[in-house]
Amino acid sequence: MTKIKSAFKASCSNCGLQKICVPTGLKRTDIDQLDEIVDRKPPYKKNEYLYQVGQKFNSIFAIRAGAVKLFTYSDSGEEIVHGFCLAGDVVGFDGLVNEEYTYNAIALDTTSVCNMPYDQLADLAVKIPDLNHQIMSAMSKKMFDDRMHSELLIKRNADQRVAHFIWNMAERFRNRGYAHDEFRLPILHRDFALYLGLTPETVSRILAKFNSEDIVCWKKKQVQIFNETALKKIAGLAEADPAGQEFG
Amino acid sequence: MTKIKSAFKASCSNCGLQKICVPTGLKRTDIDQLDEIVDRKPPYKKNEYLYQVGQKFNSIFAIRAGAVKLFTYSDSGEEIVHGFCLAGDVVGFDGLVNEEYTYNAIALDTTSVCNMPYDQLADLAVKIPDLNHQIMSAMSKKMFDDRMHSELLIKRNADQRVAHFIWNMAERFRNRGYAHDEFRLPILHRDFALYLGLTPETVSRILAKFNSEDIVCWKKKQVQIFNETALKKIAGLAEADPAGQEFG
DNA sequence: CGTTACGTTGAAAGGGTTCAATCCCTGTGG
DNA sequence: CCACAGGGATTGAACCCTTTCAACGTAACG
Repeated sequence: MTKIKSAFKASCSNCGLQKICVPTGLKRTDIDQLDEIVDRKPPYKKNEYLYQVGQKFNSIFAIRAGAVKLFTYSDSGEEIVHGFCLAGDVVGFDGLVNEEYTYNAIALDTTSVCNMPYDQLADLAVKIPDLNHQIMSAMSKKMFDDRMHSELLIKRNADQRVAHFIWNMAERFRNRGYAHDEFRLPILHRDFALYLGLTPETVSRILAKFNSEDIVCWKKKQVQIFNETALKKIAGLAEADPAGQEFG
Repeated sequence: MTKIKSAFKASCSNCGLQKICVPTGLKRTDIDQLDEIVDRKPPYKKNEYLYQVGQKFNSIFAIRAGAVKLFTYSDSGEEIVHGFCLAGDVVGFDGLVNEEYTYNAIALDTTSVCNMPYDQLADLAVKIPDLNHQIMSAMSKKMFDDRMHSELLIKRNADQRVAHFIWNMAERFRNRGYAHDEFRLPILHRDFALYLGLTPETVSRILAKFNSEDIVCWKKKQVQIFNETALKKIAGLAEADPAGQEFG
């Protein structure tokens, strides 16, 4: 286990994301086995594709650092943004069912990933039930995420959507052990607007309002939350939030 | 295979939905095995639940006749309609990952289903790879469906949403071998509106307009399509549609 | 045959989009 | 190091689509 590569790139067992990434809940020996199949390639540069629609499915990607945008194009050629993935998220399950990816996944930032070849992962999952469970759980997370997205689009107005999105991001950082009231979010307002089904202008106006009301400030890819209570209230979330569930 | 029950209730091998339901592509002997585990209970009455959020996952349901609505409630208690299932559709996969259902599934009409206990289905799937493939394929269909829904909510205006929905329903009937320009749709306009993220009033107005323009008529749960071309055009779908893909 | 829930229609209000102009940041090249 | 270009962000004003509220029709059910 003391490979040379470990000196340069974290192995699963000493990775800071162990608690939320695929290894969660696995035994040390199992993690080491998982570690063996992980292919740690050089980071993707900004605007590089992890995979594209129609490409043959071969790998699941665990994001170690950076951010990824998932998107497709509508019949009329407009971009549809389906979601964003941050460090600790696992992407690529959309390719599982039909052996080919159904989204485009692009790096929004310099993004390093742990590439897990699916045939090897599947073999391992047969031997390690906990791992199988982890894979199922990641898929479940994705489905829940999609549902929240629909709910946002169906029921919420622009203010609520923006507030909900920012709050959700904060929770994701919190669950990863990072500061939840101040973080880098390398997402263009344009992409953010597309995800919420709004125009960039509307998003800009709402962010300006939130800023003037000292609720949040999102400028130059840096987010600061000044008033959590107000943000949650606008987002339409229950006041008394015990832990804050994750859906990312 | 000549059981008494077959005299009353179709077996898989002589079911008219064989071409689109779970047995698709299976060998005759495999279908007979599948048939053995199918539990054909008396039909659900209107407004009866097939399952509810949080209920322990135990079965997949293939709809033989009738219609089912999938829905949840938002934090603020509003109903969110996630989709509708018609004869030939397979529901219940939402329960697969975490061993409990994540939607409410309610019969919109008298609905008869083929109940497939999942433990038995899973056992069988191990022995019949084609069956396993069918299960994956049904999940994939569901995910595609959800994506179309998001796309509809993000990009389309009310006219387009209504037209797209009706067109989609027509395609589903066409793929089942039924008339695609005239069919029964036991969906309340209210539920339809919720699904599209619109108000019942807006839907009513748009249907009235479509009716006055001799495009479609949807009254008393009966849909008639008079002008396919116009409908597709409004829905924002490409003019030259060869087969019409399914997403239900 | 009445009650209840769903559907329709109208008018008014509001929220988000659209379009256009301007600003600002980032990266590029001289 | 500075000037310039280009994409994204911001801001304003007008418009338009959808919602809202309210009243009325109508179908379904006991």
